[in-house]
Amino acid sequence: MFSKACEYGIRAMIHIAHKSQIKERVGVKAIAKAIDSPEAFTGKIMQQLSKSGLVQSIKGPHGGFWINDDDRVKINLRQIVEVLDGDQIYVGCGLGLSQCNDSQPCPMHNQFTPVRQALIKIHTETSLDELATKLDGIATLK
Amino acid sequence: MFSKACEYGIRAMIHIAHKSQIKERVGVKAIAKAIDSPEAFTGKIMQQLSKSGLVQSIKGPHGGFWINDDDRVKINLRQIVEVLDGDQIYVGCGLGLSQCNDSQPCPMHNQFTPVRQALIKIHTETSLDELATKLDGIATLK
DNA sequence: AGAATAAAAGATCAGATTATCCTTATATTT
DNA sequence: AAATATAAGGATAATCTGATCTTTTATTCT
Repeated sequence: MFSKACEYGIRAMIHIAHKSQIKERVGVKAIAKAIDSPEAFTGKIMQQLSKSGLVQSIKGPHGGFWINDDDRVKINLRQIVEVLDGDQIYVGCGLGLSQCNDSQPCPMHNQFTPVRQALIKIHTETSLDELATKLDGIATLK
Repeated sequence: MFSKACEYGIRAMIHIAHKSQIKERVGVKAIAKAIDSPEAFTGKIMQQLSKSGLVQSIKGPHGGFWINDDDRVKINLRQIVEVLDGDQIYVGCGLGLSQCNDSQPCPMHNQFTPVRQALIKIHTETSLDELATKLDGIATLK
């Protein structure tokens, strides 16, 4: 479904959002520990997410990452996925055919389209804030 | 969604099934041409599919690949995917969490599960023969 | 100002995936 | 039997992904 980088990225963003809800910043080391990911690799992923503007960062002592209150409710899963994995899973033919579309459908098109639409709907309608809130008492991110 | 090998594999199987419906065998070269895939790589993929028993093969002049009549209606998409990509996309947590399950759900679990179930359903219920039949006049596999 | 901290950026490495090429085994045709 | 066609198998190359290490830059604290 997602690349490793994307999995770590989503988990990192949920963790940061959760901490941001209680006005805390988190560093790469703490993130990696919380989501059980390789630290240096997580740093690289955070770099991408930071450059995309989905997360804020500041260097130096007591620096780290955070997500603004209004961003948290606006950011959805799809935005995170697109930064790290591109829009590949949201567009194009399920069989990788170049000419496939609604008027020239591949043999899987009509079965595949509604499933993809459901995926897009969920990814678009699920906000980061929602995911972070669910974290309270339900599960860890490991 | 799928690896390149799996995409080529699915397309190859649909093409072979289509030819088998009219009692023809197809060679690697013809398959690669029909589905627009690299020939040698396609040969490797056919090797795996052949070893799995989903497709029959014979060497020598007028050799090639084919799928038995009864196999064609029994084989579903999921079987092909599992041979080439494993069952990864059908099992496990959408965020790659080890402890995630119905009683300890991750924050995405309840959104993700129905989409996965829908995917499993269509992959299991779509037979190769069905896909091959749809190919008549509708689309190419390129 | 200097030391300490932490993210950003760049270089590098390992493994998996994608892809090609060459040889071998097997079947058919002449 | 020899030539030919074709899949199977092995070796290798190229590219992508996952991951680490080192250096640089920005910030804070003393």
